[in-house]
Amino acid sequence: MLAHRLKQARLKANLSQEKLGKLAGIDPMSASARMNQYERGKHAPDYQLMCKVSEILTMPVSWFYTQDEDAAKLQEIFFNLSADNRKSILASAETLLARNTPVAATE
Amino acid sequence: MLAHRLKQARLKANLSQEKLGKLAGIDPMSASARMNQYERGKHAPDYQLMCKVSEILTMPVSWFYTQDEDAAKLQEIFFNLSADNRKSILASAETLLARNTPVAATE
DNA sequence: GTACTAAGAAATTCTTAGCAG
DNA sequence: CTGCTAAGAATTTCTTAGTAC
Repeated sequence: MLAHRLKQARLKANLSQEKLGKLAGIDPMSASARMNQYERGKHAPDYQLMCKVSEILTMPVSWFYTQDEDAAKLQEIFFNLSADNRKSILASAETLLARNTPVAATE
Repeated sequence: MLAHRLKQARLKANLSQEKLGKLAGIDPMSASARMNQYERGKHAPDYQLMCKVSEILTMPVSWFYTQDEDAAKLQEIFFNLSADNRKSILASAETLLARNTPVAATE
């Protein structure tokens, strides 16, 4: 998981490290230490916990594992679109891919 | 990490569990056991290893952590688009979002 | 209240040594 | 050759008990 994404999303939600940890189901006694270790990149949370965190912060869980900025942005937008708009974007992307860098086409 | 995505991408690349592990830099002696444990969901690989695996399988690393099928498909397509086409899709998505489920707009 | 950390306790993964198809 | 597994070794995370602002 990318520590800076966790921090970014937590701050956007206006939660303290401890509060977020508690909401995610961590033992209140260790919520502060653990969330801090994750956010500083000291330790890595398991996927199951990140799924809970992503629900609380209303982000797709994969967003926390995304390196490319544009790909991250697209995931966030896609997550917030209606079902119809999702289909629309997916269809557009598929069309572009079909015409994308034709290895040696034009013929 | 979602075990079934690892299996899917590995098979698509026509690699054995052991070969993929070796290519990812795992000690050849334990590559088979470890990759099998990951693919069966017995143990979880760390993010750094998954980054190497994603490079070998030419998929975005976040794809392995993506639950929603359509979101996974979009990530894969986006990964394979040219820079210009990426910008185009991102712009379309942003436009759709701006008009998406206006909480109480039309006014 | 919030962010953060050291260090031992506890839990996890990794390696070895295999078996089965 | 490939997929797979048990179990101890090795490594990691988690908890506790704090500090500093």
